[in-house]
Amino acid sequence: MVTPKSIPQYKRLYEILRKHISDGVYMEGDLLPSENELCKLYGMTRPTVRQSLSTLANEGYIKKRQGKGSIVNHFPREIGILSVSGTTSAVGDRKLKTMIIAKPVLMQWPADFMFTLTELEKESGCIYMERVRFLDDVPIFYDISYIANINLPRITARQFENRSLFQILRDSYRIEIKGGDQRIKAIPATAKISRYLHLKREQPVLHLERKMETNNPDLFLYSSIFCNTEKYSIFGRF
Amino acid sequence: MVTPKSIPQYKRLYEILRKHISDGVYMEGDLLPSENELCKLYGMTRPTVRQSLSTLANEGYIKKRQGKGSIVNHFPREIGILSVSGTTSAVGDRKLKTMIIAKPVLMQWPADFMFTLTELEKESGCIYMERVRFLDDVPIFYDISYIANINLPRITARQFENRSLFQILRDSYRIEIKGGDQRIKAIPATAKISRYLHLKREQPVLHLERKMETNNPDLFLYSSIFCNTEKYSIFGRF
DNA sequence: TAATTTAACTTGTATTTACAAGTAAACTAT
DNA sequence: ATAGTTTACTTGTAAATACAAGTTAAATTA
Repeated sequence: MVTPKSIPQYKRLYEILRKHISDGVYMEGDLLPSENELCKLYGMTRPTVRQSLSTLANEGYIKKRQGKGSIVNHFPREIGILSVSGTTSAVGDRKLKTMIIAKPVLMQWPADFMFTLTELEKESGCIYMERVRFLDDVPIFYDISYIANINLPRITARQFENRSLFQILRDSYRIEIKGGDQRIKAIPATAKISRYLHLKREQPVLHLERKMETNNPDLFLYSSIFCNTEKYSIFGRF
Repeated sequence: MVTPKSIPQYKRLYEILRKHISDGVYMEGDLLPSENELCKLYGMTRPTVRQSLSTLANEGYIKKRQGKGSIVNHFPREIGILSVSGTTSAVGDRKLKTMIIAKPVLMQWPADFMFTLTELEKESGCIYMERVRFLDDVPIFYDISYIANINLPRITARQFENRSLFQILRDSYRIEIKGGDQRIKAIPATAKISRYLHLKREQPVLHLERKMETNNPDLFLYSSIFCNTEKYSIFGRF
């Protein structure tokens, strides 16, 4: 059984404002209501409101200016926790599709895994899957995921086609991504990669290796992502 | 004349702890002193201490665990605000060198600049420079920088060889980088890039385009960075 | 001895209060 | 009309306080 746990106030306000920004209620360059206005609107005190705003600022949704207010940043389209932007125009509301190449299976970890694993992870084995993601019917990401098989009953039986992996983990297992490490390289496309991403052999491809931390301190998600960056770029804020 | 402005307490503690972490006083996996201990040690209240710690956490220096404490993360070597890590071992304390390819000059902005510029920036013209950075005597970064010529007297006359650009901006003009956007792609090396980075033509190279925000709301720094990722990766936290 | 409970720690959330400092528009004196 | 000043906003910094909730190890109990 899952304990729902009351959501903290600052998180509630954070979710509301974040949704408003990504829904376009507040547009790029707009000022959010002032901290004191938000206090009155949502019945909280200023430190609480400020905690919501500083979370938004840290994640790049807004920037704050003393004496002026909280200004909304433009925010690019996200795929998983990757953001992409078109080289010429913005990605906008183009269609996103996901195709499963290899359905999730339980197996041993690869011998030369890209990150070092804990003993618990090694013993548990890993859930492996491969997907290709399309933007506007063009294959952009070839994505290999590994998850340690820790407290994830019946996960290989679930339907991955339309829902995102993160969504399933969040809805069914209460697992949320808290942060992580990544390594980025440019590599020539192998035969397999060029086939999935419709590229010529040896063409430059972006390779991301990432380890994601979750709210369960023992559980990490790993992925190896190959990216066709001919028309789109990986976009990030720092 | 520069107004020194008293540094806020939370920032003072942040700088102290950050230095301790990067100097190795606290190693990876170590616990920082508890919040209450820091309060006593530095004579501040818990909200102030917590502000320092949450800044460190946001920047990836530590992670916090309720009931346990603040745990120090491993932190990779930084070049400017880029972090690199070796593919096999850590970068550790290898030698870093910078070579100036094109000394800073004042010129017009390129016609098809990678980011959109404000009117003020266009009018001011830009300071342009090219550098190559070496790690262990191997050229890793080919770096083209653009800065709007706003309130930066005599900057082209300054000595860039040993000090970093960021250091000069900070020490001489009180300019600090607050954040920014970046786009990442994999491209084939052009003739120029392959010459500077000692690569074959067409070999995959990482290309970063970044716009950096400063504490002066009108002043941005831009750079286009080409990266040899054969032996090293760009490392990041999110 | 082994399992359980308790106590003493840790960080997380939240309120209240106060003043500092930056911004912009309204106001005032020239 | 314009330059300078005031004023009313904004966010930034900081204190004191309280309780909730997660972690760990010592103390207690079966």
